[in-house]
Amino acid sequence: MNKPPTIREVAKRAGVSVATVSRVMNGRSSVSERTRQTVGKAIRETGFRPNVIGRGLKTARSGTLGVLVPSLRNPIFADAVQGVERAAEAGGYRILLTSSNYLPEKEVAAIDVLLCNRVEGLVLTVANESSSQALGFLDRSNVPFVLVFNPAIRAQYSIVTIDNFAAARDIVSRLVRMGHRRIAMIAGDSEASDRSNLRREGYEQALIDGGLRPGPIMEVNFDSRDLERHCRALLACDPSPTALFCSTDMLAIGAIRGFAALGLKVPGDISVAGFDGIEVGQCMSPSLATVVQPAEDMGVRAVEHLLERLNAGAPATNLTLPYRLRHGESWARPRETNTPEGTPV
Amino acid sequence: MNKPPTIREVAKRAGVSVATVSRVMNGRSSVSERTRQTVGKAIRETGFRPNVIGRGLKTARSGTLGVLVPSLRNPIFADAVQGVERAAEAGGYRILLTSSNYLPEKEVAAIDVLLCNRVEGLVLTVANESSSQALGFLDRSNVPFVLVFNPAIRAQYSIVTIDNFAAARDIVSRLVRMGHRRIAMIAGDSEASDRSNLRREGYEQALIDGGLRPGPIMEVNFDSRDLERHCRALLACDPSPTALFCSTDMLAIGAIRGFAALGLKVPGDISVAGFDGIEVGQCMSPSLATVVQPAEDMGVRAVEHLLERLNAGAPATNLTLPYRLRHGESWARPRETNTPEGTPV
DNA sequence: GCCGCTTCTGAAAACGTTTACATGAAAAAT
DNA sequence: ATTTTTCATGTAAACGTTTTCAGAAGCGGC
Repeated sequence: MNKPPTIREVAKRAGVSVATVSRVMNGRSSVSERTRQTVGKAIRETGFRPNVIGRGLKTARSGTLGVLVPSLRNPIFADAVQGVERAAEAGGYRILLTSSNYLPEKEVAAIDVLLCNRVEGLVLTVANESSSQALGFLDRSNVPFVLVFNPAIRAQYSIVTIDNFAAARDIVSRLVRMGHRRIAMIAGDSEASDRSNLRREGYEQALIDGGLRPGPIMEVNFDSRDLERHCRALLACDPSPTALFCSTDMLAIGAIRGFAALGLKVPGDISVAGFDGIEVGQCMSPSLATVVQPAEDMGVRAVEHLLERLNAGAPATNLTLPYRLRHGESWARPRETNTPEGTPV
Repeated sequence: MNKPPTIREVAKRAGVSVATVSRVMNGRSSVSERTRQTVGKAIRETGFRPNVIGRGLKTARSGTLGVLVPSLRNPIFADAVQGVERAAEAGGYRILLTSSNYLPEKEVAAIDVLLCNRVEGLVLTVANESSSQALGFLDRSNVPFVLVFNPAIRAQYSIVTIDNFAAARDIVSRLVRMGHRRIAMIAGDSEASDRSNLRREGYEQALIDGGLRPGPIMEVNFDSRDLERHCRALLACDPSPTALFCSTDMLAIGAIRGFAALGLKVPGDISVAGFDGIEVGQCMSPSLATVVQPAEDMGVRAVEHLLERLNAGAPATNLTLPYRLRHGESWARPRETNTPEGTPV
């Protein structure tokens, strides 16, 4: 495994100084056409590739952005990262990707690593914006960062998000207006997601606005895939709910599956609404009624804003993008009869 | 935006030389307990974070692995990347993530960038292993790499994959044994995916084995989400197919949706089988019959192998992992009557 | 032939680390 | 008491670039 050629070898081969080779590569200062040719030839012949580590040391610019998301297994984050990657590449940046698995302590460790790598900026989603140790940490580092998905709580931060409260309220109101009187919620672990909390508040508000009593609410782990147990517990409540709102699409999809396993049809026996708007929700049957977040676009916007801060010294900005409701097949008016037949136990 | 502290400032504060600070950080050569304390204190007080760029320059190790996938929007790749990230972190490496959008020319460019960043190794999925310009490129660079998902064509490469041909043949054979006589296929653009080609060959083999004639086959773009048009075209064939095999789950999900839009039930009117085994396929209704690739594990194994090559000089290895068939609700025996009623046009 | 201008090029320092080597002191062996 | 060994530390060179500064060469105008 022999070492890759350095600028010095190129210089020797071309019979010029390393400074000249550097100039040819960066192309901003004047070099005669003749030497440009010679050097170009030498670069090609040696297969020289500039070492960005050496460059970075001198220029104090790593050319990388750090990215931290809870998990790539939820498509909402994968989509956002895809956007981040696209925008970063367009801006000439590379991305260093890490994930926290929804664990606050891993957030801190991951950010520390990224800062050691001298990322020029970060795009991240933290579990909980207000309790996050990671953010204070980051604040002190002077490295600009943009939060994605996290609620816009503190104005001094750069944030790209949607109005989680309003969105949840809107979609749950929809269920209320459809005639549902008993609407349950499955919420992701509130410690692991401040979004989840806000969505829960929106849910409660919608019910209160409709003169209804919130609940039952079940809190589950984000990694939960098998929700049959939770579905059963919900159905055992009295009166049993005719609709269910889930704080993420992944949970909603899991719940639909859970109900199916219990022999219940969605939306015939119970309506289900999700939150996120991941693509597959649209493709499955029944297609998922949900709130659509423009995830990929959020990633793009986050990077664009980050680069503006980086290159043009733009100030931190809260960017709240519009969401929209997607009317899927997973919800419908409740049955006339209020008691669903034969809840299997 | 003041510069972060350097090792020199820590040294000055602690009243020792930079070498001593370095030794304290790396902890392998002997330092007296007293100075270790002093230096530790100075590090904490200054908020010093070692600059891995400076370190990398000296040690000629970047501590990063490059990752290149076609797209993060397909969960199969997101899952694999999740595995890669996890294993890389466990091994003390960071990952530099890029995506090619299935474009061979972007593959080359992305790899070039990664090599400039002196990644110590790469994990990647290329569009087409045999025609890939990127691989020759990579071969010459002396940087070890591991292909994931790509078929194990050349023994000299490190590859983590499954037997795409056998898997496709198996699942299509299943359809044949269920009684289907006319089985169509929707395949991703063969230029963009050698896996797709192999799966198609497996499909053809299964039909030939069953004494049937392959086809109709439609080739579609991987980004296609709306397959209604293609579904309609398939149904217009004579005789019209009673089953459909898709080269990826994302395409299968799109097809199910397409059929639904045309008023056809799956599997009542037509059976559908996919390939990949993404998680959501299991959760939707009807759940998707498919071939399950252990994507996240493949990512993990790829990195583990890469690190063995890197640290222990292990030789390149072809690793073909087992796949399994998932029996979903999206397939069933064909109707007795061979002519599906009222194909909407 | 001299002056000033422009254009091109090279020498060398710097970026933040690690590490080979040297040095001095203390501990151990004689 | 002297020599050897060990341990702790410092000095300085290196890693691969970029960039400042200065010098050389070419050239037109006097």
